[in-house]
Amino acid sequence: MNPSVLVVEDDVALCDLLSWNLSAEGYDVRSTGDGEEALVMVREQAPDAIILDWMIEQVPGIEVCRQLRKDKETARIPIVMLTARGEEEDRIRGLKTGADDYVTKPFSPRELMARIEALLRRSRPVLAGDNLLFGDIELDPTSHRVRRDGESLHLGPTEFKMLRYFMERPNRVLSRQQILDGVWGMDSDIDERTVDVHIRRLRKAINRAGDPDPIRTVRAAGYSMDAN
Amino acid sequence: MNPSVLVVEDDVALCDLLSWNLSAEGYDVRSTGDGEEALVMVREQAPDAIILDWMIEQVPGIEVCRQLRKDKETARIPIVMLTARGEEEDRIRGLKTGADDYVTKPFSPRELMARIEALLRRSRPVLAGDNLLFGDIELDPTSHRVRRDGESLHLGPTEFKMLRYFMERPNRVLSRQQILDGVWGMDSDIDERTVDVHIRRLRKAINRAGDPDPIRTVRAAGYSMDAN
DNA sequence: CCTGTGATGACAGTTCAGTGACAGTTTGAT
DNA sequence: ATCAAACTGTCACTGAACTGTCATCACAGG
Repeated sequence: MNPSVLVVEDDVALCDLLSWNLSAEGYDVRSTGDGEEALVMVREQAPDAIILDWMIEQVPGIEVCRQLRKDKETARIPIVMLTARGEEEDRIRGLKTGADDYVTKPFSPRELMARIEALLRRSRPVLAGDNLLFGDIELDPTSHRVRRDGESLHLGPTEFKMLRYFMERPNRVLSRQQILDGVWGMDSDIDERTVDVHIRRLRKAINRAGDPDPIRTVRAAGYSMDAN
Repeated sequence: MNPSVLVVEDDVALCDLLSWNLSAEGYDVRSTGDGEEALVMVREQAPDAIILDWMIEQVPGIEVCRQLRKDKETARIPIVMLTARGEEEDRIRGLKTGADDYVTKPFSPRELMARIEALLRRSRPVLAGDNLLFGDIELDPTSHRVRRDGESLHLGPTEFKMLRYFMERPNRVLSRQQILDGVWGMDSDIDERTVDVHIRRLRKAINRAGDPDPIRTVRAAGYSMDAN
């Protein structure tokens, strides 16, 4: 699930350039040159970020921005304003209206990409690698939450730490001793077999009927989290 | 309780200019010209945003940025990089390192103010006017008033501060120590379990029969305010 | 068919958060 | 100044969740 960006720009050449660059970076891109249509498109399917030209048809960019900010559903979508108007006044007005960034033409596409990325990093931690992802399993260390396929799961403290330990080291076989050291701490004198038990508890917690088991048992070696 | 900004800038004149401007806008400002000291100051008391010069003594700005991003406690503080280096490469590097914005000298103080404001607006939780919003709970810091689903609730002083602390940091697990530091102040020698009691009082105050409890207990970690 | 290793269910002990009570303190009204 | 109501921090207790271990079962590999 790639982050999606809506490009609102009526200069067709520039619009294509941006779309192409964004696609190359792995974003899902939609675009329009019309302010009115932009609002409809956002309402239809909210993008993760918007690049918005100041001077567009129908509705001026700054008005689009205002509209988006007014509606609770769309108020938090990051917006980069794009414009030829380099005057300080305009920039400040854009930012005060709710734009998150303001880039003046001519601009470097790569810098714009970096700015979009920075914005997404902030507004969608899930996409920015703040969260650990493994297949359909998602672990958010900040909120101490684990989801599979979007559904929230309940894990005890030890299972949580264990899952995190695995997800930070995917596709590697981890010995019971390594797991003990990593999860319980170097100086624990816990029986190695105890790891087995917690593996079972972890499996029970994350596997719903039908789901493949992401934890592979490696006989005489340990366990590994991998795509089977 | 004004938002606080840390200015890291070794050009004293510029540093003063920024500090003055920020103070005039109502920010609490601290400043230093030294990268090493900046890190200490942040750890001591985390500011709401940081203005960071690229070229400073001891530790280069970009390194300070990296350090801050590495530590979970400080990873989410908005950073504006400030620099004389206008090259595209530098800008991109700054943004990729974790800076949220990148402003090139010479710059307009007012624009910088607007950018800071935009960043804070984003890093803050949902606002409705000046009120904090979380689901159907609404907290007005100025009038010290809390509503749920429109209905006014009564909270004691401590519960109010606690709720605010949570609503300013939604979707994060907060340890009892963090809560003590944030609500009671850094230098209180209050028993951690006291937090439990106030959590209970807060819950009792905000939850009417049928409402979902917005405060989630995270065993062995703390509490978190989030959906579900 | 053995053997060794992992899986499983049960269990007792431990930890941890929720709860009601309470005494001391603060606050605000009179 | 006085008093009642509201608020605060602590405690003891309880029940639920969690943990580590063990005995036993299942099974893959030789």
